[in-house]
Amino acid sequence: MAKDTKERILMAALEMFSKKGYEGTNIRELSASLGLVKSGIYKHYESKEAIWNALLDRMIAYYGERFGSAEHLPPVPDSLEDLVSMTMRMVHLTIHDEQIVMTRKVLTLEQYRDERARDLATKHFLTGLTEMFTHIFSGMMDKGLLKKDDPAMLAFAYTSPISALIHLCDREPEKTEEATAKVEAFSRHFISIYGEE
Amino acid sequence: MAKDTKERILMAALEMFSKKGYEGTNIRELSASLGLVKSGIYKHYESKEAIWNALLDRMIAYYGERFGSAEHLPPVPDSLEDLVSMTMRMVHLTIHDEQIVMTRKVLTLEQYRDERARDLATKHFLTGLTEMFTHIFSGMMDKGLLKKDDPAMLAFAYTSPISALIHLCDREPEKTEEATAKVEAFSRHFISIYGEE
DNA sequence: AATTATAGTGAACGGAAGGTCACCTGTCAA
DNA sequence: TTGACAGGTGACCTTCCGTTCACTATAATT
Repeated sequence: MAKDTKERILMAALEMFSKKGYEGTNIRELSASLGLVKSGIYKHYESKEAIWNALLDRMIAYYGERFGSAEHLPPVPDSLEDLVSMTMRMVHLTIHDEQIVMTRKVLTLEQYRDERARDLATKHFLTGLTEMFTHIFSGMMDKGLLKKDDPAMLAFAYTSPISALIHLCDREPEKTEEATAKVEAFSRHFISIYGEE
Repeated sequence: MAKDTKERILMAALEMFSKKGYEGTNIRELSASLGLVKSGIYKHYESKEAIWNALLDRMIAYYGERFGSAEHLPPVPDSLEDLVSMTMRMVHLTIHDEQIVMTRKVLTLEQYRDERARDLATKHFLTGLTEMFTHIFSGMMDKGLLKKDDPAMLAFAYTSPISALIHLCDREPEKTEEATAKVEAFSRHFISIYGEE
């Protein structure tokens, strides 16, 4: 059929791993979802574990270029209201982009089993966001938008509750609206406390 | 051997499920860890799924009596320093009590597969703590220890970052000390912002 | 003393899993 | 025209898994 089968396998694996976990996924079903018979997969990857590793490589690379480089840091907001709307845009993306959702779920499910998944999970769920907002809050303090404080502490205090709500949406998608509203309420509460003037 | 085999099976299952997940756990290994041969387990539970359900029943019941009833609400702290030390005691318990740690891991691993695990996960990771601290902060505001504010919002803002650090310890136990220190730093930062002095 | 319930054993079963292999087929380079 | 090769198929292998069952040893009940 196509040259991109290898790629499609990876995407189907992401979907299946995120729903059933690595152990719960079987090659027959995975192949079938691509219209292949199971042995066909072995023309592209030598084992189930090889698929897993390729997927992790992909996720690590993607994360690195997306969040690891300085160029991809979002601009420092120009107002407190800007911070709220930027936050809402980011949250909307991260909740509605299927690939990002699946990546989070996979990392959640495999974090205790695979060391690389574990490390990436910590970045995804904790340090990545915190570092990004440390930079943002630092910039906002320089601009006089936020009271002077420890930007890393503020970033941690800001991103953790939002992260908790994102995880809630992963677990209970029917609560997405409620959770989104709560993100905004929290963000506004935050600026009411830390905003300058 | 003993009458408590049924109980021991449940504890061994908790341990194994928390390490390898439900799918990753097999009955042979589970039995062997108890010094039984695999068929012995079926004298106590009729299937692997029955073990899982019994374990979940147990976790739900335990959670209900531990966090669900009004009697078990912790006392409202008498000072801001009290809040910090109470927080540290709670975090220490929740991080070092093996059974609690394993329960959290199991809920993390099975939240997308099992509806009851999903619901309990939300309570464990989000609403339970928030409700408890809503009560505490409400009491502290009445005592004039905290500035008047929305206690539920404050509880959410307080517990989520701590929750994130607890999850970090589950994932990377070698960071326990660092995380504990961060909990305290965060707690002190929190009272420096919201404390009435 | 006889009976019965309980807890545990070990062999076996059916099925599902991951993986291999010989074979087929269309594409494209020599 | 041929031949190499990439991509796909279906039969098959081995291993592992959950589960069953006939059987045994022991302790409690009658």
